Amino acid sequence: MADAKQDVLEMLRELAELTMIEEGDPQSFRVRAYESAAHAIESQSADLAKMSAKELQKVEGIGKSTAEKIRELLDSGKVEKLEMLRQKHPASIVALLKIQGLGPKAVKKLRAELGVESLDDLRKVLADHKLRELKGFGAKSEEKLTQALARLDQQGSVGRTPISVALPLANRIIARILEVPGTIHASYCGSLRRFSETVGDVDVVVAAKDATAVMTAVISMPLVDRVLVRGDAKTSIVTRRGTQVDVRVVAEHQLGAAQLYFTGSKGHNIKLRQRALAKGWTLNEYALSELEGGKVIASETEEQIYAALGLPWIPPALREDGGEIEAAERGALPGRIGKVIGDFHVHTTVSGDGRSSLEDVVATAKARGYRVLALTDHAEGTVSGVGRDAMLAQRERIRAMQAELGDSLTLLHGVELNIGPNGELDYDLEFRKSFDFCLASVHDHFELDRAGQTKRIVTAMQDPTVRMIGHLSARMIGGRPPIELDLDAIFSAAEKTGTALEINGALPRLDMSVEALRQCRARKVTLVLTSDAHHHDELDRVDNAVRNAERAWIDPDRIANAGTPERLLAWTREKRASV
DNA sequence: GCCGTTTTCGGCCCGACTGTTTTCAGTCG
Ligand SMILES: Nc1nc2c(ncn2[C@H]2C[C@H](O)[C@@H](COP(=O)(O)OP(=O)(O)OP(=O)(O)O)O2)c(=O)[nH]1
Ligand SMILES: [Mg+2]
Ligand SMILES: [Mg+2]
Ligand SMILES: [Zn+2]
Repeated sequence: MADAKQDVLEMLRELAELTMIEEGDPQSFRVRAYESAAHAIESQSADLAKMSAKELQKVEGIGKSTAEKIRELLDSGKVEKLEMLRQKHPASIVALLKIQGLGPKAVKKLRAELGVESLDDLRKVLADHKLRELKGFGAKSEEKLTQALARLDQQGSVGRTPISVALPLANRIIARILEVPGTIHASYCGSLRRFSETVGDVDVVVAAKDATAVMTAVISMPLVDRVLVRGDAKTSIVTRRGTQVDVRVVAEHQLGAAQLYFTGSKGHNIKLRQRALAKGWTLNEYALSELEGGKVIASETEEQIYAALGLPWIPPALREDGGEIEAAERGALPGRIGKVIGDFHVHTTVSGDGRSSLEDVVATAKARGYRVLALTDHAEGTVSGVGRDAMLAQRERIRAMQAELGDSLTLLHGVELNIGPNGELDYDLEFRKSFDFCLASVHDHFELDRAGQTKRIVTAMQDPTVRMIGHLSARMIGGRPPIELDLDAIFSAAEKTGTALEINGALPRLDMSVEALRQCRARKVTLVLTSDAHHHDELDRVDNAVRNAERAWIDPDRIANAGTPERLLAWTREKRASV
């Protein structure tokens, strides 16, 4: 089986979905068990195909029954229970659940009492106004379902929103909310705060005296297409582009509890709430309080709530229910990544797509307290790249600026080389050697196969001038897929040649991805955080790279350009291992 | 279906909003 993990995940998710229909209960504990088993499998790195039922059972959230189903799937390609459920609940039934506002109870009832077996059946029932005859349904239910059905027909189920789109949207909404008198705080939470590369929606938490005014301001924004729910504690809208936005408003003294709740993840919340219960307390979005009597223990800040639960504050990027609570308890969370003190991927107007002068970029780097800045405009092999003369002219300017700067900030005259389809690089070896810093990255030929892509990058790494590979996968989140790579081979080559790998903080890229970085954790590869700025205002994108590394549980020691200047300067001066 | 120095049986996170209902069920976050 090509990808055992993927197959197991699909099986467990389907079991969860079908069981929910089977039991007609959204809160079914069996469903939750399947879902948490899927979550457990997701974070498994071991090869499932090689694991026995006994070994599988050792994984938390997987018991005897699920372990046997996994083995059954991997050994025979089929799972009896799943086949049985598929018989009872065909795909046309499952499709009904895609409709907003229609859950397992309603599906069960529609099927039993009106014989609805498909979206088409439902359409008929709605057109004939048969639904309102059912207990618990009325004219409004018909109207809402009709609309939801029409939207599903039109756009299908809308996909997730890339973080590069969601973040500016969140900031616009937050800015508007902060204008409302009596508003004390507004910030994004949910998967966006956890720095997920795509988000299902935008979640915004607000502390305010006048909740009604906040909600009114939100639903009145021009970007609003429609209002899903409208309450003073919670309001949801959908933007014209189709992204949902959830807003929660609480009182100032409840902000910590609300941020904690709304940042999630759901699994993280549930684990914290279980932990509270074990201490005789209860946790909700307003406070951590005593079960008996309701005396509030903590609510103002996240840190206070974690502390009361016996835990250090956990960075949002780690709150994925991936063992972070257990690690926090043991004091085994990854170390915090220090201040970034250098950038090694920055463009100026010398690149066709650069929009800031060398002077502006350098001034910004200085203001940020950087110790090293590599200017890395595009080489001639890239569409927006330049030839030798322009590079030499830029070098003169950089040398002159260095003389004026003194030694507080070291400027490196660098270049972003293009990696050709066979790993070939720009200019010639002699000219490349004349640069202080070369990074190399893929900008085209995305269609090559896995072996070809791997080979071209490994070849580039073997060039004695290449110190770093930029945006390894060349993906655009929500757009261009990543090139196919044998990551293990890439990491081995990086270790052997001493070539660093970039964590590119441009939001549409976030490359290396969290997924690739997690695979890299066990390897001795040097990582470098960069902004890939094309404007001096974009130097702060390196903070995105920090979040991405954090989310992947990267050990700060692996990162060359955050923390102490000694480490950074040593890496900068280091001659790479000869190949 | 999973899990256990509080349990091997009986729990499993907790609440807002809507539409239906005369007190709550369903869906969603
Ligand atoms: N305690 C609890 N919290 C929940 C539950 N569902 C959602 N939350 C909290 C945690 C989530 O991170 C937060 C926002 O919910 P979302 O559905 O928007 O999920 P999230 O932003 O994590 O992921 P997304 O990218 O939007 O799919 O609300 C739940 O069932 N129980
Ligand atoms: Mg969300
Ligand atoms: Mg949400
Ligand atoms: Zn670049």
